[in-house]
Amino acid sequence: METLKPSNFIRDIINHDIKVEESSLSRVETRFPPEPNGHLHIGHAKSICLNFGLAAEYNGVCHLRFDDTNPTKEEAEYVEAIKRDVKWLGFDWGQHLYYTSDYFDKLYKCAVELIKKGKAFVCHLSPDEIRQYRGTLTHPGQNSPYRERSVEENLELFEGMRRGEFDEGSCVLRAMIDMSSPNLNMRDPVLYRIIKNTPHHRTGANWCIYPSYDYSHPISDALEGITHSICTLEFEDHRPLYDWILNELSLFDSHPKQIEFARLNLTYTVMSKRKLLELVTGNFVAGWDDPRMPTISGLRRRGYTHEAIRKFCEVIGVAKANSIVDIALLEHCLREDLNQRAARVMAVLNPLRLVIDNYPEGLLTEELDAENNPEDSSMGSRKIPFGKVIYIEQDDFCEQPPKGYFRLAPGCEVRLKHAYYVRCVDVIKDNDGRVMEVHCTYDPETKGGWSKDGRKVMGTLHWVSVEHAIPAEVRMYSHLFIKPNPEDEGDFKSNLNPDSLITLTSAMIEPSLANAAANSRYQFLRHGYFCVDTDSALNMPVFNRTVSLKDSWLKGGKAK
RNA sequence: UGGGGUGUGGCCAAGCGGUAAGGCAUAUGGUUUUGGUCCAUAUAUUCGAGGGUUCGAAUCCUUCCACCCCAGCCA
Repeated sequence: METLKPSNFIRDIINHDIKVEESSLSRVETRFPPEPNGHLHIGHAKSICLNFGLAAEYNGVCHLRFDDTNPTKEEAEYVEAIKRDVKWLGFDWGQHLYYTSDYFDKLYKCAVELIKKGKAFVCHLSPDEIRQYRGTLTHPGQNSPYRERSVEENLELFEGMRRGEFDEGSCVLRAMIDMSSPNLNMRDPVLYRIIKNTPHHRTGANWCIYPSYDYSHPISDALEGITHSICTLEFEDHRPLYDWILNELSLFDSHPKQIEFARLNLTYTVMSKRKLLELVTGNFVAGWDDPRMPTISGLRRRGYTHEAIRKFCEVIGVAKANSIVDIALLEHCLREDLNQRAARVMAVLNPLRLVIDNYPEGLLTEELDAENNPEDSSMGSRKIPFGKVIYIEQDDFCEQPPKGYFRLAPGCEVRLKHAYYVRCVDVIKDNDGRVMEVHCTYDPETKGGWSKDGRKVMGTLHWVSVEHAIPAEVRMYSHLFIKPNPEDEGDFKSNLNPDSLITLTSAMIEPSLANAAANSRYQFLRHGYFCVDTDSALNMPVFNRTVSLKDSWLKGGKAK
């Protein structure tokens, strides 16, 4: 089934551009330009899918460019992590891997050109003074006293900056635009600043001056032949500057078009790098790849498929309105994908012993057939050992069942998935009245879970044979925050969900899972989708709950 | 108060002058050896508000309102 790609304003712009330029060059070239100062999250995935997706759609290419112009914040470690994440999402930049730092020489030459044109000057105002001279939102700024220096002097000073003759913070190179512009970005913005004693992860100590984002980005785009430079809304105000830079530098024959879209926000989580870093450094989570994090690595470890993430990025659309997408939509895309591919297995999370009184005490283990995936018969079936004593879920037995409950209760009959019908005949409790064991009788005529007499049972329970069960640790993850918008009021950390991780250590899983490979995904029947965590040990597999199954009983049925 | 943006059902989002797509969520019913999946049905007389143009407006004009972004030598 071919799903029609929803239209969006960026596609409209590109379609228009291609039509207008059809006689000349109608290529499409985009780029994903992360700064290597943190890990990628699902918000970046939106941008990645957009940029790589658009390029693919128009038979163009998408570059991966590390925007590494600030050595005080960037690290090589992030570069590798980012590459891995983009690859995992299934995108290929081919030969188009770039670094802004590769352009430092060219960027420097362009700056010299600007100075020669009288469009840039070295300013010795302190950071504080620059701020004062900039004016405010409602009042124009004032020209820097250094604005009138001669081209020769500026050239000499800038060269001196490059040679390291000035202290950090003592001077900067500024564009000469308009200090009275209502757009603060045009009030003689800083083009170069001095950063000393902080080696750059790629250029080491070769440079002590570094270009600003506003200056380097348009030039990098133009150098690479980018046609559409897609970024987020907050850069809308910077577009005049982006265009100014390229217009002043006549050496480029292409002038990329900057297009801004609204970044992704999701309910029950946070997306800013700063806040995510805070969660990691404050040990509120176990690291960047903690399965509760919205990072690509976190989602991956949680058990998300890249297909689900990509589908999500497609269905949320692209627009310019700020929005917060319901995380239920992400989970929907995940379930939709996992439902097709995940093998069904049985796992009892909170075990309760069930003894079948009339089941023979034979030495031979009875093995039952179980389909692996009702959605996909090509996934085949497996044998599951049955027994006189099995584990069922504590929640699947209730001594005094509420209306509408159709699991096991005294006197009631249910089906054990793939096995037999059993009827509860006795309940054993401890001194505190807690149910310790349930006794049942089974009907040998219902093997496989069918009854010849057409007798109906409402409930079907999953189970695991006590004799064959394998203990496992199961990590039940849920939303990281208790509020749809954690940033709403006060410190976002005060809205952390204390139950975002509940570790179950006495779960029992069916023996077929004994050698489950790390990262493999399963559906634990009636529970949800789980994946094998890398923390798994030889005798203690660890499963992460990726997402629960929808539960109309918990949701509405139980309440009624 | 200067500038730049955005406002379509609970959440996203199409629509680009011809009489409100789609998805999620929600509710109900059907199927079902997962209270899963699947299937069906329901939910905006109305597009931030008012005024205007037009035979006809969410789409054009106008006024107003709300929200977001900008005063880093961050990106």
